[in-house]
Amino acid sequence: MPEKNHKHITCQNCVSREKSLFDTFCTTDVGRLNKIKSCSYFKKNQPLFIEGSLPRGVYCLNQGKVKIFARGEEGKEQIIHLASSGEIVGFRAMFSGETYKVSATTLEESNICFISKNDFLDLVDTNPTLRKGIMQELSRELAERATFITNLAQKSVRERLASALVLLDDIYENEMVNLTREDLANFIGTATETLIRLLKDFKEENLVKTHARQIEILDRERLLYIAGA
Amino acid sequence: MPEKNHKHITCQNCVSREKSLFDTFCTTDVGRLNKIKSCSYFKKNQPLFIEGSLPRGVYCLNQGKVKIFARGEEGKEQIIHLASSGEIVGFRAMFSGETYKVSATTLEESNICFISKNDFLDLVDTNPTLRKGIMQELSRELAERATFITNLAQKSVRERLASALVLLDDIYENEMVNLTREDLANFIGTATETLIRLLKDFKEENLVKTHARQIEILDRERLLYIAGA
DNA sequence: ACCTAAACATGATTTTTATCAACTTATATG
DNA sequence: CATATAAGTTGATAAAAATCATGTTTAGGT
Repeated sequence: MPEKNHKHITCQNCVSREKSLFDTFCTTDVGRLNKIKSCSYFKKNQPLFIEGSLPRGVYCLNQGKVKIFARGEEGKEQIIHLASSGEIVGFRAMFSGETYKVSATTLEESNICFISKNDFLDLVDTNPTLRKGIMQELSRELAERATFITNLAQKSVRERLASALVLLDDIYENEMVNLTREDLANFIGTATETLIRLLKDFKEENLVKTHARQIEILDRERLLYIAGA
Repeated sequence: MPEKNHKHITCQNCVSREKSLFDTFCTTDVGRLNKIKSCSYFKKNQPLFIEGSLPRGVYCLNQGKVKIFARGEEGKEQIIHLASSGEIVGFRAMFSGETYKVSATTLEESNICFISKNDFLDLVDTNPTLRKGIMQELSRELAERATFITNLAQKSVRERLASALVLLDDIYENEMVNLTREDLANFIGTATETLIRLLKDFKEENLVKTHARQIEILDRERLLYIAGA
């Protein structure tokens, strides 16, 4: 959690960078990165970009979480991905020259750095390792989405919820899962009421415990088992 | 449809190449491509590669159609993508160094060229335009899959079927749609019986007409409307 | 600390979709 | 061209999940 707004981040000693696609940068490239990036503080539920708009650059998550979502015909959100510290968000639209096909909004207070489109594309053009990292990342995500599609098509809501909770347990590391019931429902692709009822079942089965909005994962192993079945 | 097995294709005058990622190749690169590629004839339902195996190269579809699918826990196929002439299949796993996360199988008799991993990666390394094309294509597919996920999560089977039929109408161009009911069900994410019943409804509404296995699209406009709702 | 809007929860009911079983029709191969 | 086998079809039924209505709790702004 940021101490104050607009905290300044130095790429040279940014722990998030070490988990990111910029992890292999040499000293000069890190310096270059540090000069072209700008830091901003985002409060909770603040949009980074919106479906339909033109990309201006990429966002590097120093601290915080972001949901990536699309909207269906009736405006209902479908969460496609949850991004956390170290992830670079919004670079997919950078290569197509088209508008964003998804939106990104913070889920909590966040410190996020911005790199303009031109600066980022320069970086990619001159750094073959970064380029390879990006291609690898794009491919990895494509595979990840194939699994997402398969789960959505073939698993029950109960199985999908168990699977999502395990994933959220990873994303939230030591903290408790802190998503609204609606976001969670929009992630696993179900109605909010259905999600609440299943969460209640999970509570009764001692798989999770809720502290108001927060969800504590009690039995990760069994959740994994339920997800797998 | 190929006249005979193992038809030889010359990249220089390959119409499929002109629709592919290789469309911007200069004369020397096309010559180079022609030398490194090998042509093969694939019969119907022949696998190109299987989930879990290591990628050996990429497949360039000269003539024919291929389904890309993942398998769920119980082995049920989920079709992720349908590829047709001009598409290059299998290059996503090429960058990750990992095994295939999906499988690819022909849906009809096909002429397909193969380019080995090393040759393909050389090509990508030395041709910046191809590289950009690939990054663009990866990003485009990522956006496409976000829509796939949203439709699966939010639309009814009826809506998804209508949507799929329009897409298939594009893929099959002048021909009739020729997929098994099971494949179609595995594409829209439903049970075969449910699909058959809905297809019957569509027949009664004069939206489609079936000739045994083949599906003729009669009212594309209304299908689009149903898909949208 | 209060207050209001948003988020959460639960019950009743309907709709959608899956499953199981049995039967028919097509298609590919000897 | 026969025929076995795979694909397609139908009906009955069950299960899963959505929807609607309504009440309760919680969190964020002043």
